[in-house]
Amino acid sequence: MKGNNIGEFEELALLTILVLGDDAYGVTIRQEIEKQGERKISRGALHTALSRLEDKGFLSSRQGEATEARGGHPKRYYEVTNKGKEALHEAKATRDRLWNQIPEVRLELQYAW
Amino acid sequence: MKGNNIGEFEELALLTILVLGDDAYGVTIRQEIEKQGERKISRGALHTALSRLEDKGFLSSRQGEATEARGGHPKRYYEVTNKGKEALHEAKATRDRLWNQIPEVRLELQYAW
DNA sequence: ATCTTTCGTCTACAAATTAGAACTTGATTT
DNA sequence: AAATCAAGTTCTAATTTGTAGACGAAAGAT
Repeated sequence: MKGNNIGEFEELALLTILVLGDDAYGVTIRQEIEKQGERKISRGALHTALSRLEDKGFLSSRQGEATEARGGHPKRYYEVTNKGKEALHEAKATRDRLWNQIPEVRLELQYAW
Repeated sequence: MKGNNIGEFEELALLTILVLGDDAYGVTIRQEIEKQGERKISRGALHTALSRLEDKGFLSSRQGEATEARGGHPKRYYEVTNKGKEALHEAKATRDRLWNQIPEVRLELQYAW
């Protein structure tokens, strides 16, 4: 995607990382997404998105400590960059603006949901 | 994309159609998107998204009158289905929920934007 | 030394996004 | 009535995103 537009999944990842704060790495991000979005995703799916986001400058990462509990690959912690935050705000602003322009009547649904 | 998840562009299209109400067809949708999102899109890009959305049941369409001014292909008017509205609401709800969980401090940016 | 757990990386493919050329259809000219 | 013009949509093809699953590596447990 060109410019600052981010995809649906990318946005979800970015937002989730912000929610997690200091504890955002592969496993926790994945857990949180599944929890929040009621949506199953694989580790691979997440990590490829994460690297792409990093390539595009929306995320930065740092190698974490070896491990605490039981061993394992050193964690890679992610942080949303300013550029990432801007993209997020922009996406939100555009959508909010649109929602505000939709007459109420068009939003009514026949059935509860 | 699987399930009821809609992509970034698809969501933009759906929202724009809702804003336009009765006058939503290729050309007007495209104009409105460019106006609102400050984003150039090609005719082809839009139409493929529109058919996909229709295939997935988020949109319905009807053939419009021949034309008014000078001739041309009969317009195809689009309307967001209930299913489409649900998907839109769901996407919004998920994101709003996430935004609300982000501590303010993480959103601060160094520069104005 | 081998097993087990935790976690990241690689490979491959499917679906969404995008642009631009081509095609349709009628109305207007000539 | 043929040629042209304007308003629209469809087709073709390429690039980006989204997705899963197998694989590899690190370190504590046995």
